[in-house]
Amino acid sequence: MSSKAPPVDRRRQILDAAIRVFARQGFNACRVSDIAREANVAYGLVYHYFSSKDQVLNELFVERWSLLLAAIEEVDGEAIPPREKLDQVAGFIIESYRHDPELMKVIIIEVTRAANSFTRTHLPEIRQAYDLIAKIVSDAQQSGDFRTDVDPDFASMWFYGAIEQLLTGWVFGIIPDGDSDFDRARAMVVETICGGLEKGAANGR
Amino acid sequence: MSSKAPPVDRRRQILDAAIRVFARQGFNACRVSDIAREANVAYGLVYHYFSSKDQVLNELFVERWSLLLAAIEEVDGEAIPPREKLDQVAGFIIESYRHDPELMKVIIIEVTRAANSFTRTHLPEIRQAYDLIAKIVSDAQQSGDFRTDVDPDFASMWFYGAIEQLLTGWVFGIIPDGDSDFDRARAMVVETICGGLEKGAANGR
Amino acid sequence: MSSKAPPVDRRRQILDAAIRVFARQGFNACRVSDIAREANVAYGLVYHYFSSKDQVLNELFVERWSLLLAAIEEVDGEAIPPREKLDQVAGFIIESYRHDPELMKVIIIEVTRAANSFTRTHLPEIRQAYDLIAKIVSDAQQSGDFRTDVDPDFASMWFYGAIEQLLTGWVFGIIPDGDSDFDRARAMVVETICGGLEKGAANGR
Amino acid sequence: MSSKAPPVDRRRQILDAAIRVFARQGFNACRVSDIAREANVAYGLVYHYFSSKDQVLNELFVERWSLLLAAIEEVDGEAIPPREKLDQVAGFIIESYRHDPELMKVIIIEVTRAANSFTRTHLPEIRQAYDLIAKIVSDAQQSGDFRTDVDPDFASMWFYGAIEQLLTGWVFGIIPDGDSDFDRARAMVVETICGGLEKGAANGR
DNA sequence: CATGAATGAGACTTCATTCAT
DNA sequence: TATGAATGAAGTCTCATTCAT
Repeated sequence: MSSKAPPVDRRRQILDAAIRVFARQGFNACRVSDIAREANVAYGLVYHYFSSKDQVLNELFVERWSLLLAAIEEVDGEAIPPREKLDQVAGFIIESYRHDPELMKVIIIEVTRAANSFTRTHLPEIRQAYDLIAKIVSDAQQSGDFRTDVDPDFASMWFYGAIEQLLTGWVFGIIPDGDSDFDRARAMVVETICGGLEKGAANGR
Repeated sequence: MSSKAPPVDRRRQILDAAIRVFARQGFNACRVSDIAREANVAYGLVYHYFSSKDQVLNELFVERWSLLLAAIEEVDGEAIPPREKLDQVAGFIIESYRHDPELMKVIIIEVTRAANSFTRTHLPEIRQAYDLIAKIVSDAQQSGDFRTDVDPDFASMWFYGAIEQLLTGWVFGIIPDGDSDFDRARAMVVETICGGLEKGAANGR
Repeated sequence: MSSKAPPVDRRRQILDAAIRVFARQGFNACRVSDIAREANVAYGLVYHYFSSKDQVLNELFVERWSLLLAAIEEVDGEAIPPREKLDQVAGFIIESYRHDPELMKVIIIEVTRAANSFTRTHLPEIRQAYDLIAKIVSDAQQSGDFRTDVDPDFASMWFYGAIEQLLTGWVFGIIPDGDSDFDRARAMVVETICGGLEKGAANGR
Repeated sequence: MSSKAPPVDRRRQILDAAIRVFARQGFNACRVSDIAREANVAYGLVYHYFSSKDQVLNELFVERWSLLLAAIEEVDGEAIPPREKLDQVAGFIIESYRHDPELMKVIIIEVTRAANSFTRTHLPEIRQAYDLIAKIVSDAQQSGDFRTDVDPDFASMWFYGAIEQLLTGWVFGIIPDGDSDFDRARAMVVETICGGLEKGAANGR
């Protein structure tokens, strides 16, 4: 009889607003009041749900990054060739960006590529991603698929770094981001890095 | 009677102090007074030589980045194989870091890897480096040394990105930075990226 | 079938919690939510029973202070020597502290010894206590028990002040508060102040 | 030739303004901007000279309290009867109030009589005053001037407390503060407390 | 009666920049 | 050139109080 208004998840509302505001103005440049206004919410409510402005970004990062880690782990568990695994990882990240570019922009620009307190706080989780990829490379070396004269840790850095570089390029608008560009870029990054890592790769001398 | 003290280049003194302070505390976290104190100079003198705190960092970046651009251009002019050229570029950047890690840390952390107003301001110069490297790749494709199915702009991003990733790793202390590590890393990055770009590279299918 | 829970006096529950919280954290330092939590009561319920945070303290003060005033008045009505009267007054206050140190701490620290809006609000009632004691002194002077060269108002201030000083010392833990200490202190304060007020007291000349 | 403006001690200027503002509005109720305005000084200058609002009050307290401690020590060193010593101590405090009532109001209301973080911070110095007075009493007991059945620590509390009570009375305007009142009060407090402490005092039984 | 989410004014502190000497 | 005191705008966070359910 009495109709109940659909329960509004204010917390989510604020997080989503924060994504937009962080993406638009940058974490440092924006004020907490900007987030509140974007969320159509009173100033103090942000502090009702989050202990600080920092905490809002932390929440966004952890929420998203854990998905990435889970995805890499799942991919690694599949019985597919290493190049396929890395292709899937690249695909997951690129699709994440395609699906929610603002959130990924925030994650990369404000946390993983930055060198601030957030970066330091989340270094363990960030390294975990590197380590998971390094394991894929390492396994591929053991199985004879990849050459063994490139340290897996370095290989991982370059693979993940190349993808991050891609996203950064899209974020800054210095490379085209049409629908086909995403797929082409994904193919190229796998081709290039795996090409350099696989056994048959031309050797420097 | 009156002995003249050797003329002190205050400007240089402040710039050098700024490098140390920026590297230690980060651009945002440090105060102008920190720079003045580190330079053993009065607070206001910083503003006598520089119009703003931003200007100090700009100065540092431009000064260093122009050297990098010049170096790449020079390398490109030499009559050596493309892999050799890229090896020289990697060498120049890595040696720059080896020689003055604090300055390179500041350049990378506060400008090229960041996504702030500095990054935007200097985007043209940053892209210029990408473009120069892309040209090396493009030429290598024309000459038949490199495969043609990878866009030179992307190849450039990955090559430069891989080196930047290396430096970041050293800055954050997540990869070893002994003397031999620099040379090994240089060899590996060239091997991997060029390996993936050269004609003989294993193809995904 | 439906058993009725014993009726809980929420108002009392909140007041008692407030005593503990005020005593522990201080009136200014504590938040209304601290009181609610201590009382195991919802945040908003505090405002259902009290119009403001201030009002809670007012309630506590008035409740207790009226007992003190009544006690002094009663003592004054008895047919006993003035020293006896003052001893009873001292006894009442000290026993109040012994019985409920937290409440007395709050009354003294946050109201009578403070100099805030509460103090000003309750100045009339506070002065009433002084006046009642002054009346005892005054009567003792009329009856010839006490010397007449000390103003009863001042005498009152010193007598009450000495006791308050005692409680403060206990609150701050700078004087011992064993069971015997309470009685000894009571004896001494009466001895000293009455000693100085009674006729036979040594004179400055 | 060039006339130099008289050097203004901004620090002092701010401290003096703070005295007036603290006395008028209370430490908690006043804002830093009130101090700045009262001192005719920019907001930020307060923070140029003091690390926080708290620090301003600390400074005022320490500055004044050290004078009190020095005065009591000096008095104690003189070869005069104990009653004389206590009279001098009372005199010093009362004259301090007569000379600068606002400062003394602040010291007493916001620090010594309060029960806040300041009180706790300065408890050692506050107790030092008690201890010095207790020593005077103790010596008087040893020399046979004062009765020995009152603990010197308690006697000290009552003596100092009585004076503080006086100042509080003046601050709140509940006792008259004409010129003659100061001297009369001083005589009475010494008369009463010493009267109660001296050998000849009437005994309770 | 009871709940706790929502509100928003207010205060402290920071620090880049200016300016008088 | 050189100094460092002076300025004041800006932003985070707190928390008493209100209110819809």
